[in-house]
Amino acid sequence: MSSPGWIDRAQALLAAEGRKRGGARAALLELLGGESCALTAVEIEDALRRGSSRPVSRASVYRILEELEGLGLVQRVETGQAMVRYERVHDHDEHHHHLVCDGCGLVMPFSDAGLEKAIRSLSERVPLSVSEHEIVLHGACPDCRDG
Amino acid sequence: MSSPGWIDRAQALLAAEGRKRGGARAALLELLGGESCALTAVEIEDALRRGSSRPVSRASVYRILEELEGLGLVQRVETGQAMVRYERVHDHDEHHHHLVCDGCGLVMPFSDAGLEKAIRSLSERVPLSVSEHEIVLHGACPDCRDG
DNA sequence: CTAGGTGCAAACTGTTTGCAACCCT
DNA sequence: AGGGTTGCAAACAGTTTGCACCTAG
Repeated sequence: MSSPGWIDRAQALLAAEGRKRGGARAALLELLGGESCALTAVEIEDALRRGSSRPVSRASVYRILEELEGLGLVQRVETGQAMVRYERVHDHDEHHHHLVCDGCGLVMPFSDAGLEKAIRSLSERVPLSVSEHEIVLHGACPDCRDG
Repeated sequence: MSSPGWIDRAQALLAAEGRKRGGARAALLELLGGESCALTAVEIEDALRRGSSRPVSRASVYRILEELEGLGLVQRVETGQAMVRYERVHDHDEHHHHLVCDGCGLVMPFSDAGLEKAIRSLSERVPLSVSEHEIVLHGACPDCRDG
């Protein structure tokens, strides 16, 4: 589920904003573009340090994520695990939400048409101009339930 | 939307667990039982310090909330506002989710039968034994949209 | 009397910020 | 050359913990 389109769009948006290119940000874009689910800042830092990309300091990871969030390229995901997770904003056809195993901390994506429909419908009846929604289901994954 | 029933149930559960009574916990139970929506630890501490109840130290607020969460009497609510919020676990008929205004931070409850139905349905088709779900809709409240 | 409950202050942890060096443009 | 970009280390804020004292049973 890699998304070169997202990387291109991100770079175009950044250029349009008059931002210069930087190695740290490029590395982050490459990582997030190739990752379909949510990562924490530490996971991102580790992945860059160990992977083929260049290392990026933690401060830059946070700064860049904040910047990308402001541009609507990245969104936060609150999984109730003490640290915030981040993932790229997906195209409509791969929009998803998250399942969190409270036992082992595993996070996995899911999507459901009925759920989206219900949300779209209720968004119009609520005293808030809804811009985003985030659904997190908590429970136990097969491993944690049995073991 | 006060809930003396919840307070009674909480005290019964605590007694069954062999816990002694304590002034700090009693004050927290009274506050949470009379509050229908989610508060932060600081808001709880302030409310107790200013209100008619006795003051409770922040450490105790956190300890007691953690204890009540473990007993299924209180649940965390992640609103993406940097601090966790807590509220009592509601009876089925007042089960609700949250709307968060990203402009002013206002948090308000809502409930929707269609949404609950969609969640119940998808919970059975997902690789996770779902125990809880939490929905947070982000957007702009009337004041922040106009002003 | 004994074990759980509470307050205080110090410790922790994830995140943010100040500042000097760096590198696109 | 000039201003955005980055790394380092220090600063922060919310939360947790160690420990001594207090209190219910």
